[in-house]
Amino acid sequence: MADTTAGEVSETSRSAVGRKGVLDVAARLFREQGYGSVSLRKIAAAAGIKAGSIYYHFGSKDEIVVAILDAGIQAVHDNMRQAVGALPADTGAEAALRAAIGAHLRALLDVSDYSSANVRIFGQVPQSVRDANLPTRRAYEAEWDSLLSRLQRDGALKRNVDIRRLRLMLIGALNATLEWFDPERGGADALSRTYADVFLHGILQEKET
Amino acid sequence: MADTTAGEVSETSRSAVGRKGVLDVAARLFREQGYGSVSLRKIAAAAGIKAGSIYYHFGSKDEIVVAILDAGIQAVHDNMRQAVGALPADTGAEAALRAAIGAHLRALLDVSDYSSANVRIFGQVPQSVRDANLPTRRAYEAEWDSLLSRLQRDGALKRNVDIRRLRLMLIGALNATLEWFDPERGGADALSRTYADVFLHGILQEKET
DNA sequence: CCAATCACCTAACAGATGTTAGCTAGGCGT
DNA sequence: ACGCCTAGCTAACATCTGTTAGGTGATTGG
Repeated sequence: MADTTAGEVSETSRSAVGRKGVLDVAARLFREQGYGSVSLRKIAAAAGIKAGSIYYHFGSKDEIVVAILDAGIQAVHDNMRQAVGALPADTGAEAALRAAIGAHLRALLDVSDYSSANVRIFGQVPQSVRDANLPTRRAYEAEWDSLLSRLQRDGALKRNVDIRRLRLMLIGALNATLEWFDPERGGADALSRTYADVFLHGILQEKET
Repeated sequence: MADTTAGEVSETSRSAVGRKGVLDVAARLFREQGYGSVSLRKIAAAAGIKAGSIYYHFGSKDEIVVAILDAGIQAVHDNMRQAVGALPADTGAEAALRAAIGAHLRALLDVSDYSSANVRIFGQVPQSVRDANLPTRRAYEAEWDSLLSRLQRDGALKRNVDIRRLRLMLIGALNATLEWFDPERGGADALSRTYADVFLHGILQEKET
């Protein structure tokens, strides 16, 4: 009935930092400095508020971290699903894999502080936080497994490949780029093409000319 | 001239923890829990001494970390150099690369807490600590580059490959295994063979039967 | 046998950390 | 005009952090 319906936020005052503001700033700090050296006071300072105020939006530091980890996976997952989904219906499994590799890498290196923060700090957070993030993670992994399984059904994969292990190797390799990627030495797109080439065909030159 | 020469330690009393004992314990903790969540008191407790006593052996926490990071690279480097050096003189560059991959992976997953700690915490330590570790690191990277360059000189590599980038991709992929490797799902040796196969030949089946 | 050295201990410091309680100020609908 | 909700603030707490100063006992060279 009402036209303004439910409780809209309506941007209230201009200087409100808000829950999202805290998350954005925290994601960036976590990506840059890791989990252990980012305190609530650092997050608050970078967001322009005081440490205690964070507890208006979150119940604990772990709650912030869980939110960031989940959003990080969501971001890569959405990016990848959309990239693969946008392909023509008759696209082969190999091209789909290339698109997925590109989407994953772009999410990490160009698009989302949340995604890169996830990769960077997942191994440093308390077990309980990791556990909270696992379901989201599993869903993304399943998407990759179905992509690789499609390749396998097409008979394009070598025999004796374990899909799970292949996925771990592939995503692990892509995630590792965070440690050394430098945008001034060539963009994420070119890099993703190199990764696809190496994984699909290897680095060796074929025997015959 | 003298037979007992310089000041030998001679194992003094049996219950001495010593500098090496502290380092061993600290390396294991860093590998397991990351940099931020391992305090001097945790290290001391795990070593069976008190926090203050650590300062008999080390001037600061950073000094411990630097020692562990350096020893970590030394361990992989030694492992890899020895594996490659032990090959027959007429061994091809491809087989040498396979041996290097195996040595690197085994150092990480089986042999050395120092090496795995290095990979795990390097991205989390203060800049000054990272800088102190860089020279050691560069030497190891140079060894890889010379191995890959040898492959390239033999004309075995595809054109247009950047050695530096290839090395970063390769070592990054290998290091990433630390996040998921489970010895009960197949040992490091089998895994290293899979990595070598994938990097050298790719995952796609060749066209003809 | 004495002095020294080694390897450790106790106790405390200043500062940082996550967290809590209670307060304030502004915009909102009624 | 009133009270409510939002979004912060201040000040403090207990605990943990790296680090230091000074002390203790066992082993050992001269």
